[in-house]
Amino acid sequence: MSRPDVIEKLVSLCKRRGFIFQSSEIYGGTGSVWDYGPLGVELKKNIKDAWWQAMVRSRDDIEGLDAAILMHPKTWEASGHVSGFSDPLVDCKACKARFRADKLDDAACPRKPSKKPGEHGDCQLTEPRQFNLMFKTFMGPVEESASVVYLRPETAQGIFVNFLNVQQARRQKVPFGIAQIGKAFRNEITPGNFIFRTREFEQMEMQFFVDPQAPEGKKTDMEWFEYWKAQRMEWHLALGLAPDRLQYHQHSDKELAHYAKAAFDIEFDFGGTLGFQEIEGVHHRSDFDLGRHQEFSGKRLEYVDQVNNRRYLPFVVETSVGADRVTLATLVNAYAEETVEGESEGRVVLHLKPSLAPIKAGIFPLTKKDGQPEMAQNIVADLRPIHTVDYDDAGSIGKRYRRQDEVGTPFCITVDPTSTADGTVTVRHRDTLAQDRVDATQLRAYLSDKLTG
RNA sequence: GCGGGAAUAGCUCAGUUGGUAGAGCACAACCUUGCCAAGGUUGGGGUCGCGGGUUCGAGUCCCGUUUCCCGCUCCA
Repeated sequence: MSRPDVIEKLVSLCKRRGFIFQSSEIYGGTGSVWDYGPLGVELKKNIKDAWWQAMVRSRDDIEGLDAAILMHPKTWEASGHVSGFSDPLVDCKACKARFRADKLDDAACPRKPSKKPGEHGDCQLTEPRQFNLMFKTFMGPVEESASVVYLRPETAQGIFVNFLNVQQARRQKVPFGIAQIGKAFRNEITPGNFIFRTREFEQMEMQFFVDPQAPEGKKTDMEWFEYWKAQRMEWHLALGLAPDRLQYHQHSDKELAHYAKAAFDIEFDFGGTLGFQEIEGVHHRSDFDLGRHQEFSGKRLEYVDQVNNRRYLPFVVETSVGADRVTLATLVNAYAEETVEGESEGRVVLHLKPSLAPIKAGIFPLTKKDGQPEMAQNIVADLRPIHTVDYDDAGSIGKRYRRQDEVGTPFCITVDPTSTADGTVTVRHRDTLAQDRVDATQLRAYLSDKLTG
């Protein structure tokens, strides 16, 4: 049983209400790149902040980092991306099929499954063509091959090359981790599905460095792997993603990347034809990356354990989550079309976790008379420094509630005739439509209380 | 990159056999109402994705191109 496909509706809602626009739209749009509008940037920022809080600020064993997008070109030779990140592909013009040139023997012709590509008379295989998935550019004003650089296809390498810098500067002891949030770029052959697969995207990655031969009583590398696997699932649940929309997917040996010793994906059910798709990877990268950088740079990258007088290359357990994918997941997860009791018209509502909502409270005067707008504006001025709020006095009160529902605003504060008399206002809840009566002077505390957790 | 489909207002779409564009919703102002998308008046907004061609005349026919969607291929 698959869930309904709401992505198309979200694309429309996101544009209309200022979450996400297609990049360079006035020029006809540019392929698979998207811009976050006023509400989208708030939502995504709240997600990134939740990650940073959970991964960096609330722990003493993980350090933050913000490495540059442009790195020394040798980085990508060492990482394996220059050789391993490009695939020679051939097309068969008769079969309308595409194959990896190095895997032709495993492939089957779609017209005659018993035959391999090119084995029956009228096959028209093209010459193999090289697809390199890294964006290439030039460092310096003159285009010389010596100054070719790449836009990073993953943020992880910025962490590996800074491993010793961070460890020494912060006097960290293994096991410890380094985390960063940043853009990465890949020339995907087939991007698509809105912000799910794009050529420019944002990753939230953490590399956790562990002792490959943990002493008695300490977690082993595989135990750390299991630990992070569980931790990361907890994080997605804490964002409010529905438990039955989340699952693990274990990589088979065939799916394992060139560096990986073990790998699990956390998948989210996007509904429709997309179904379950990866939003995060938890990978055991062994000492592949540090070893390669040590080899290619000629610099020793070993960790020195001064207590036990050992030196070794740590193993790495990586958690890598797509900020854009999680943003899309929270939108898909939150989207609902509901009927309202006693109303013929239903409503569209985003049941976002309040702490993620772009706008925390809509603030309305019930009417434009009797000092209500003025009192509402005073409340806006009071709350604005600590919460994102939105003042609205246009149209009917019901319409203003619906507008806020559609962008996931958890609370609406309304100033009515009682308010101007006794100083209390109503707080209407997005999900239940219930209302509380609250003293206007208590709103800061009221909202802060509701927004934590 | 291949095959198929699509592109008209912010959104969803209509536009007869070619005769220089409409609707609903949304948006803005005002009136009315006052706790869940009520009603009224007025208004803003489109060189019909872009570029050529055919024609007296192209949203409409032809070619190219870009973008999007569906499949195939790829995906750390």
